Amino acid sequence: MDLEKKTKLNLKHAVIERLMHYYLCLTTDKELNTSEWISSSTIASYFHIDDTQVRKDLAKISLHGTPRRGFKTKKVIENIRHELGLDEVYNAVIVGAGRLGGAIAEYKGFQNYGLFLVALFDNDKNKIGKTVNKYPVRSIHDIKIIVPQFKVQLGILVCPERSAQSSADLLVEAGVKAIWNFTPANIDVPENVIVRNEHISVGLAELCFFMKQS
Amino acid sequence: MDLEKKTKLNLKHAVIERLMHYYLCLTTDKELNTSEWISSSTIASYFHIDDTQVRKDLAKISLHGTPRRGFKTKKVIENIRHELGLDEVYNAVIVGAGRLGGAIAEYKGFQNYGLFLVALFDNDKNKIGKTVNKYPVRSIHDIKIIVPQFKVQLGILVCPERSAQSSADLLVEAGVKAIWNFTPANIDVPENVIVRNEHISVGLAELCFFMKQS
DNA sequence: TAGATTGTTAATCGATTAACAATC
DNA sequence: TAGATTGTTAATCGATTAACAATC
Repeated sequence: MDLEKKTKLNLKHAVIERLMHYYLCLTTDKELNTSEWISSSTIASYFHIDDTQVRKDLAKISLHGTPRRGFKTKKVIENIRHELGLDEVYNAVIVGAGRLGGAIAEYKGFQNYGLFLVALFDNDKNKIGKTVNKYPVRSIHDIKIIVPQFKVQLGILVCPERSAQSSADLLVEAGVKAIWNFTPANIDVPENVIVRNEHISVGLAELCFFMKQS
Repeated sequence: MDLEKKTKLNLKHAVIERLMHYYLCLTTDKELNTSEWISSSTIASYFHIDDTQVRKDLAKISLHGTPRRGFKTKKVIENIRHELGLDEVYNAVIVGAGRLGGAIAEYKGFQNYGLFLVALFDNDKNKIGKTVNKYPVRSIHDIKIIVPQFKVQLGILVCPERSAQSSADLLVEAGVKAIWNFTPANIDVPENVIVRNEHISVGLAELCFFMKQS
């Protein structure tokens, strides 16, 4: 008897990214989200892609349209939200209470995606005990207490590059499932933990290249 | 007589990104950059990709190796640096002197890529006239003065979402070639201006999805 | 009904990988 | 010389696009 009916969705990086873009335009563009129905070609033209692409992406998360009408806008929004896990609640911590850590702590969009910040960690004694945007700053030694206690699943790394690996190790030991790495360091983690890198230099390289060409 | 010998390189997004990763690992990993020669398979294993991929990428920027040796490490670093335009000097400005603007102004890596920050702009009278990390904060009305004066090519957008488009318009009118957009807004620019978006929510969506799966 | 839009199958395109002769 | 590594051509794979019957 197989009680586990859920078949694990396996969406590729590019598909997740496109779905997220559809979601963003449907939730923010007033013209789009006030109409009951939305056609794949309307979404497609928004991003200059093929309409078949959009239908296939939506089909992957079991969204089916109606000939001559298109897709129910609300349902599309809800389904993407659900399938991408944007409606699930996770706790997160930030390692590094510098400017970037502060900027991220300030970001109000997180709550939209069910992400709750529990604390920031730092090893600067002048910062420990203070708050950043109402969130407490604690010693990095408290990672092993706070993470299990609050069932923190996501660690956001905004510490200096040199301490990126050791901070990641602390987070992993304490039990996080995912690490969002804003440092330029390449960090190693066990394969059951996922890492998303936001190397600022990759974006910079692309801009430099295009400025040089033009 | 065609004096313009330069053939414009047309590297795809993915190639630029890989080249930048090669560059980063060669310049930061001590084991790699202390040896005179580097083989494509050594680089490839670093990123778990095929060695042919690496050779093809390098061939695109006219890097050719030597059988049984590999590629000259120094030459690879220099060529990538040059072809991606990392050795050219550009001036940049930041629009938005909030926490994120401050964090970016603080980022020391820019100088490595020939990027010089000229000023930050804000419309908050309490910030105008002050400095952030030694860079002056000026009124957004000064964009049209500063950008042409310093031949600023890159505008970094870290203002609130609601003013993203109007700030971008000011930058474009003043003559920037490229915009690095850290706001969630989708901005419209003339086609000769390039935009690179760093929507934080795209990364977040991917993390949410994976946390949901695991 | 007529026709706009879907869903699906087939065709195309491009990117990645495999195979292997060339070569230092 | 022998053999490790390149550069190139061919094969594979996957993603995108085109074509079109199904349908509300």
